[in-house]
Amino acid sequence: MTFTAGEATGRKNRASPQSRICNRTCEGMIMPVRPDSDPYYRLRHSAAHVMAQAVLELFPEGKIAIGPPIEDGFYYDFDLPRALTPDDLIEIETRMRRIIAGAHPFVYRVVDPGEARALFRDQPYKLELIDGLARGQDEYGERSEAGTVISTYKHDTFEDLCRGPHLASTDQIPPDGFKLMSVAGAYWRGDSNRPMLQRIYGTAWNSKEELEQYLWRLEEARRRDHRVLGKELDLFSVSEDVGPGLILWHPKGAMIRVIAEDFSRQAHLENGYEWVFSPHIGRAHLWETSGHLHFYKENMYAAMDIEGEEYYAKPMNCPFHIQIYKSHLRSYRDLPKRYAEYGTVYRYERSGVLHGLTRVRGFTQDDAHIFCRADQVEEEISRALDFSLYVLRSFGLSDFTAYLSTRPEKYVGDPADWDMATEALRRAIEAHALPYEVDEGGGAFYGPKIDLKVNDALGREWQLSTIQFDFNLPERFGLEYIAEDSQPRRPYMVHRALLGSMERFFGVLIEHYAGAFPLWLAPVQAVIVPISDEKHGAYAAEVARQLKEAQLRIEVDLSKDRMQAKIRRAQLQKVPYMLIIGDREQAAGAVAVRARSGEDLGAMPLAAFIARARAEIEAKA
RNA sequence: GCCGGUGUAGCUCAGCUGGCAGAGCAACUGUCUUGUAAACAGUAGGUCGUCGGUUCGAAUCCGACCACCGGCUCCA
Repeated sequence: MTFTAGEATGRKNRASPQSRICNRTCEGMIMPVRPDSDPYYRLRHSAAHVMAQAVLELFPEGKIAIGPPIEDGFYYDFDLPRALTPDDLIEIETRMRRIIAGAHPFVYRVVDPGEARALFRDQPYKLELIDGLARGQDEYGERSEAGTVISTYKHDTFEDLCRGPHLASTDQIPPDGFKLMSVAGAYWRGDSNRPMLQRIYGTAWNSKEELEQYLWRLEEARRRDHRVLGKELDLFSVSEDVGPGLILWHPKGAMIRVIAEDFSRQAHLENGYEWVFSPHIGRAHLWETSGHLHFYKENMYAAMDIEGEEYYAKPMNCPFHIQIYKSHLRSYRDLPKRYAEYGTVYRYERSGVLHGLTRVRGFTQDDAHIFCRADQVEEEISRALDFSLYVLRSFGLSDFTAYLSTRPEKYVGDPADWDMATEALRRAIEAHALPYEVDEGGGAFYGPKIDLKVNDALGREWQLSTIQFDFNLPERFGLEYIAEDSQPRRPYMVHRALLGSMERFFGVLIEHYAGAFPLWLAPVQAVIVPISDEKHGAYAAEVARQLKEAQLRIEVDLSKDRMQAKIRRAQLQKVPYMLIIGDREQAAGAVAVRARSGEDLGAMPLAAFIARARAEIEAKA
């Protein structure tokens, strides 16, 4: 029941075995790295040390926390007397270059705990780390395999508690290969009850060229930012008057959604699902029965009073689908039941976490609940996964990783059921030859699950699909079917969402395609460009009529601008085709076709263009 | 929610230490009727996020709030 569909996922927060995930892995700042798996480890770790020295030069009374390498760079956390400014970063960079030029060797030594405490007597965070090390914890306060050797690395005047490894000396850091990127707040040890430190993020590469390439990649990601493209292409907006995290779909964005929903709706019908609808609110009693008012209340909005009765906006759809199941006595012959709905749910998200379309307060899941018998579980899981891959591939997403989450310490249900379900999930993943990771103990208390994440065109990972067992709700709602032996049995229940939420999926699609949607999804498939609005306007209108008749989505640019301006406008709107009409085309009953790629496909009869477009739409290319 | 930053025309952004609010694009009007990514000229457009304060005077300084951006935390 926890479709985290409207939620962000994607980035391992740190080297914890329990992959903690949130969105924007993408920007890639936080992925932890290990010395053995990352060729940049020494460089970035060393850059972090050099930065710490530079910061301490600037703030001799500053306190230092931790400073690991991360994907694409490094950071270091500081406790400083004042907030850092962008100018400070420039100053720190300058000092770093000076330290680098000094060619100071990184010197390793092992110290005993007493020595370490003396060395870092003015550094309370380091003292806490030393205490942790003495108890066999790593720098994040988690259990470590690495024994309790306490060591330091020293270069120039700066000595840091550190297990390394490092470069041989500071001048191995290319002075034009690194850059300090930003300052951000970060809680000491990631604990919101502990002090907020200042974290400086930096990036470091083996050469200026590599750095520039990385910066270009960032620029490219920014260019694809769905929030930017959403505005430029007039796809959606968020209105301050409506409220943050609540999405307004503009006609062009809504067009894409309608196409996606229609496609998916048809596919569901072909795959044995039945469509249902359910309301947006339900009585408090329902949510008490489901347990949401106990375990999910923090994410639910306050109750509304209707004639003295409390109602809640739904954070999930499951209780409603369960009511549909319960509206009849069910026979074993009726199963499986597969109820699907584009269900709009509302979840409270704290203001600081909202992000474009990917983390919102109201969203629509392509939700479904499958009720089945034990002997159907295997088949249903396999079908659900198969279906999910089919749908995602149809949208041009083809690079997947599966995450299997198994039984946590606190759980409900029969361990035998858990084992059976978990194995069914595992077999489904393996049958589809998907790369996968197992998150041992990472399942929800009510059942194991598969999360399917996709890598987009920029290699960024997004969680979309989820397939989850639920051993809790059937129990709470007393779901039954009558088995062959005339006895009531409890059905198995599976939640699943394929695209996740329409909002998030749309955000991912926008970024994946950089706004240049394939023809079948493009809200405007072609713009007709008459060279002269006066001379060719009438023919343009006729062409438009015929294209609309052929079910194509087109616009006519009847502005008084020159053709070049019209083309430019269509290009910027990423319209797949521009159909140029001048004297020659008008005489021949043709259109001159320019593709979004800039390619001039030349003049062709209108019918030829229609045939070409239809084939392309059919292929979802 | 927490730390830091930002908020000026529909969009992108200038506006130095307080002294009559600006540009480009878009829009509108006119001229041009055009051959594959921006014709030319003109017109109009603002409660400078909101509320309060300091000041003779606030876009500018101060405070609170709202929203957004980058992170952190959270996302059973």
